[in-house]
Amino acid sequence: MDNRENIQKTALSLFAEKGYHAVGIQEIVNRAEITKPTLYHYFGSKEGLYLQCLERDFSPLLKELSRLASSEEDIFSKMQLILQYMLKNGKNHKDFIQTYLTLCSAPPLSEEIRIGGKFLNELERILEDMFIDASYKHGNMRGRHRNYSATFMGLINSSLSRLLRNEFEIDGDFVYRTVHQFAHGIYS
Amino acid sequence: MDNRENIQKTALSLFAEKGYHAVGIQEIVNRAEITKPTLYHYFGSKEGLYLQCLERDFSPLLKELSRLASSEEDIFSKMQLILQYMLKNGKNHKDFIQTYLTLCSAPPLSEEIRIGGKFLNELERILEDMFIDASYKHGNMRGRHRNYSATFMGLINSSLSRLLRNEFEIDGDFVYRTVHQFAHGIYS
Amino acid sequence: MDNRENIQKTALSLFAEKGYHAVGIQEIVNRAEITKPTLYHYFGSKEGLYLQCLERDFSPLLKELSRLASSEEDIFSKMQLILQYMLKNGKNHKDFIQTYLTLCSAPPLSEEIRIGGKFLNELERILEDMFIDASYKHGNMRGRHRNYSATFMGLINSSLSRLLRNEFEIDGDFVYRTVHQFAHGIYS
Amino acid sequence: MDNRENIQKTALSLFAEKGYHAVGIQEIVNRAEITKPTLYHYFGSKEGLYLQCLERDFSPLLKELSRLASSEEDIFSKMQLILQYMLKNGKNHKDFIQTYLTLCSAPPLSEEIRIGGKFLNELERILEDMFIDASYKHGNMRGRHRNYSATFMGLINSSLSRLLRNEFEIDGDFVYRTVHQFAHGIYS
DNA sequence: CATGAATGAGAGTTCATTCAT
DNA sequence: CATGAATGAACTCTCATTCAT
Repeated sequence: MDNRENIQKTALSLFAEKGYHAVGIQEIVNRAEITKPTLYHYFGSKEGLYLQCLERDFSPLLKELSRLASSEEDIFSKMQLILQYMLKNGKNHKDFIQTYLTLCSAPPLSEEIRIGGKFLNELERILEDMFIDASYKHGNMRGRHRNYSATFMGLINSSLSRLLRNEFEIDGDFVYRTVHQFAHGIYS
Repeated sequence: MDNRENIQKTALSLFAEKGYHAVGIQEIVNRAEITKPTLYHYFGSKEGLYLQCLERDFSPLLKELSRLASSEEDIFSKMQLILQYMLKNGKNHKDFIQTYLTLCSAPPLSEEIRIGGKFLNELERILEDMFIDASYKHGNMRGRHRNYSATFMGLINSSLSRLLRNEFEIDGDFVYRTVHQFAHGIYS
Repeated sequence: MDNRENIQKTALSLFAEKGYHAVGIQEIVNRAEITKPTLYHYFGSKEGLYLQCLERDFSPLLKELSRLASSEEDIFSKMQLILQYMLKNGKNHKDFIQTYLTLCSAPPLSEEIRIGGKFLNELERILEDMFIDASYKHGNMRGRHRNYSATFMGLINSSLSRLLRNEFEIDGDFVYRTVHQFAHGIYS
Repeated sequence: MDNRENIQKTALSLFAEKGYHAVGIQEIVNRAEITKPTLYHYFGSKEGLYLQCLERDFSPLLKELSRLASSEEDIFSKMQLILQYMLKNGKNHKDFIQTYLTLCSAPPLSEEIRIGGKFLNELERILEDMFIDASYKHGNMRGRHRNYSATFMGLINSSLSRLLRNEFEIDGDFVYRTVHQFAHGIYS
């Protein structure tokens, strides 16, 4: 395997297991079976490594979400597609999901947020824009896009969290029911 | 101020700000304006300090939740009472809420979980028991208590997370609407 | 039991078990079931405690040895009496013997030597004087008192060391044979 | 000079001067003119450093003693050879000798014994085996090998102790006379 | 004299990082 | 690009000792 790839996978796996601060450079290079200067050659610092680990998974994820969120579907279909995508994608990237969820609840002045906060901001922006767009068509949603996007994101994260614990089988039904329930909140 | 109290408050505030690992003992004692041996006199170790910080807030919280969850009200009233209590209580304990949320999403093998995981387990147990109890009365809830409790906990955490960002004013209406929405999911 | 006595016994027992530096004040007061200021009230410092522990046993020991060494017996009888006394006395003061032996081989600049070295010096002086005295009567011993006293002391310590390991039963025969052997070296 | 070697020499010298516990890592690295992580790079811990310091001198010593003790010479020649070797070797390794003697009289539950006790055990085994072997040829030695080896070891240590104080010149005569005296004890 | 609480100084150890080879 | 060795700074924690009560 390519060294760069190898290091990233190993590091992400360890970050997911123990968290950013609890993982030492030594531990990473041991498990990746490389040496420290090699790691520093590719990533410059621990911070750089963490950043690029996040980027590797966040980048395609945000791109796809952006695409889904700006498609021509109606808002409920979009939510279903997004939730479905997140869960399906998450199934194959559990290390990333764990790291992502930890990041979402990281303390505001933590290094994790300082390094990876921008990804969360972008994610929020995508969802907000989607709800802003939807509120043009659904009058009763007006002025509450922050509310909706935050709640929807909580719903996604909550589902991902349960995914990590293998608590349920994801199927179309789950996604449909969940979004339906959410939609009920909007119309009521 | 009492030293023990002083240390706990200072430490919790720092843990909330930066996270367990990123906070050093030195930083805590500096801000609390005491010395290291004093801290160790009371808490024995950083781990012990973290544990007792959690305990201080978790203990009454779990007790109250337990009381609410086992009261004679119907399940929807209980959910409203619990959510309301969590939000009201959380407003006055923001450092704890941040620490709690970070703990909820901490990596599975992290020290945070090793030390504070038991509190989360107890919280889960309380909610689960509540839904198990409710499923005796509501036939259509049968066999899904894990599902309900996990979702309800996600909803609580999502609300608390928004509370920390001062994103909304908590009022009876928010609580009612949120639980109502949740209930719709149950009956549908 | 008297507190002062209690502390000394406890401390000596711990010093014998682990050595001066490895024993903490905390450990002593725990085992003696008193508090730190009490210990400091009686002994002023850890150093003072160690000193007085040594003194308590060294004082009568040196007095008795001095008496035996300056008696009117011939040198061989004296050696037998001294060895016998050391062994008999040692049997009832094993904590002291262990501490004494450790002290004998302590590094030259160690605190142990700085505090307790004077007792060893006095012990050496007593033995040397004995052999100096003997050399007036035994011409062939002349000029070798340092040699004899050092060797005799090595013999005593070696016997005490074995006593601690319960390796032999002390009886008159052992003492007689040992000194006889030693005497052979003198005459040969 | 090689860093590893440098550290070991410096450390052994300090251990000999003040004892294991009284010497701090800081002191060692100061005198060796290196930094702490360098020391830990080579030895892992203070304990590891102490162990390897002992090993460096014990290893060849035990090998040579083993060779001498199992040679074809008679028991008296062997004792002379061993004593002679110990003294000659000791003259050039005074730091080790001091550390060795301190170790020999260290309290039973001390860290020194826990770390270095195995070397003393091996040394005892070598001497015991020698006397066991000798007792096949000398009937009157039978059943007393523990006795002989312990006494002989006491004699060696006593001689080494005097060597450290520069109390005598080692020559063939001293060794001959000492062993002769010891032998007299066996035959009498 | 007894106590719980407090302290300055320093213990051993590990961190992310860099350098010469 | 890979390596073993080296580093300054920071880490958690403990020491003997003292103070107000």
